[in-house]
Amino acid sequence: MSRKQQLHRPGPQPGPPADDTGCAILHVDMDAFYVSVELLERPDLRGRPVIVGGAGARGVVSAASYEARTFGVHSAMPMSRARRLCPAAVVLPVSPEKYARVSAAVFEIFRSVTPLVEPLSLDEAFLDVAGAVRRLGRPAHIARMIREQVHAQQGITCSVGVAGTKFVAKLASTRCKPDGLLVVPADGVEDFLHPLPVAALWGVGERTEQTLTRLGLRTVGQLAQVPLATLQRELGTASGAHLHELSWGRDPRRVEPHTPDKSIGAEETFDTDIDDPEVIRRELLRLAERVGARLRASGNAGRTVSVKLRMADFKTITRARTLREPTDLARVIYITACELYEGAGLERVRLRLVGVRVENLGPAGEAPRQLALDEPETGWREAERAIDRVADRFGRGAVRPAALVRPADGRGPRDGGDDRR
DNA sequence: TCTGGGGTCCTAAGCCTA
DNA sequence: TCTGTAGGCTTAGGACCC
Repeated sequence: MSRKQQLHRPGPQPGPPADDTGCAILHVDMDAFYVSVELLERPDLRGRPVIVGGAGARGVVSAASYEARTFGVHSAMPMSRARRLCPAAVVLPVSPEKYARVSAAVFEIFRSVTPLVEPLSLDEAFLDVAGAVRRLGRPAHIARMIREQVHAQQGITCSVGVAGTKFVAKLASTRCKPDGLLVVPADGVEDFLHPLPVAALWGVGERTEQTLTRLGLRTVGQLAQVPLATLQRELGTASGAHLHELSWGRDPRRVEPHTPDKSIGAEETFDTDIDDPEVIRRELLRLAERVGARLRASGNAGRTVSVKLRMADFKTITRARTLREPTDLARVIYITACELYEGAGLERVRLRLVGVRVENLGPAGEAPRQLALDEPETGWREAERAIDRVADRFGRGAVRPAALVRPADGRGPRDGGDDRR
């Protein structure tokens, strides 16, 4: 769910039906998705403030019920603060598998309407329904049908924005939450957009909002009147042009059902800051194993390995190296990550987070065979494939590197996921 | 107050090459 | 051969999204 939902104005669209001619883009967004799924199993919690999020010492809110939001709780807020704001809230742990199951069922409904479904996350998607109008009716009718089917089949509600562009459809769904439907007619885009705060625009976060405020720009309409060159000077060429186009409702992006992954990574925040290089290396191994397994499962290999190191004071650095050949082997990722960590000169610095990511992805089948790092690559490749097969059968964790068999000395990362090896 | 984890995109600097 | 330049690649960092 969106952090920008605090901008919304709840409730369904008032007045007579809006003209949806030329409005073939739907943005469907589940309402408080994680919480809604949890409430299916815990109906006794309906009407009460409920927070789903990390329970660890450094957890944050993943989702909050609308009752909890009235206390000021919102996603990405540190859990400690959320508990202070709303002591009566029921806090539930995140259960990704549960949400994935419901999400898959909801996306089945979307795909029964149109093959042009672009997922943005587990709980929202763009649909291009231009090709479904003859079969199913006008876009607003299709939107109503989707909302009814999601509720009838899954017991949760969603909000739908209907417009001629992705950007306006997304804003529309945000503005009609929860459990709403909003059509923005083609000739009503500027009337809809221009009163909104600049922070409503896609790409305007905290920093950019500050910059725009400094320029005296508080609404989209004010921003639209600023010369393109001025925006580009203040925000950069690409961002300036991007916001200028959006402020006039122009967004040429199509609904893309298949967007290939560009990177795959994993990261872990420690319960307490760590300055022991051995513990850090063990964590790099754990993360490399996770990333390698996900790369192989997705059929991808990548050329660039990067590590992310966040220090106790939250200062974050990244270090990357591009390999001669793409890899999907945890062994290669791990060795490269260790070299990057050692090269960063932080071996005696307290770290709160480490991350490993592989970028420059391409299909593994098309990648030349990795022969780097003086390793007998067929041995490692076969070993990791064998681990994948065991994991498929018995679950992740059935086989793991010896370094990860015994928990560290109690100073390792929070334990929790089932993918630790 | 004290900040997760998974990503994408943009910018800028340095380096290399044509 | 030397110099200037443009463009591509790599790297690092930051902003932003859900």
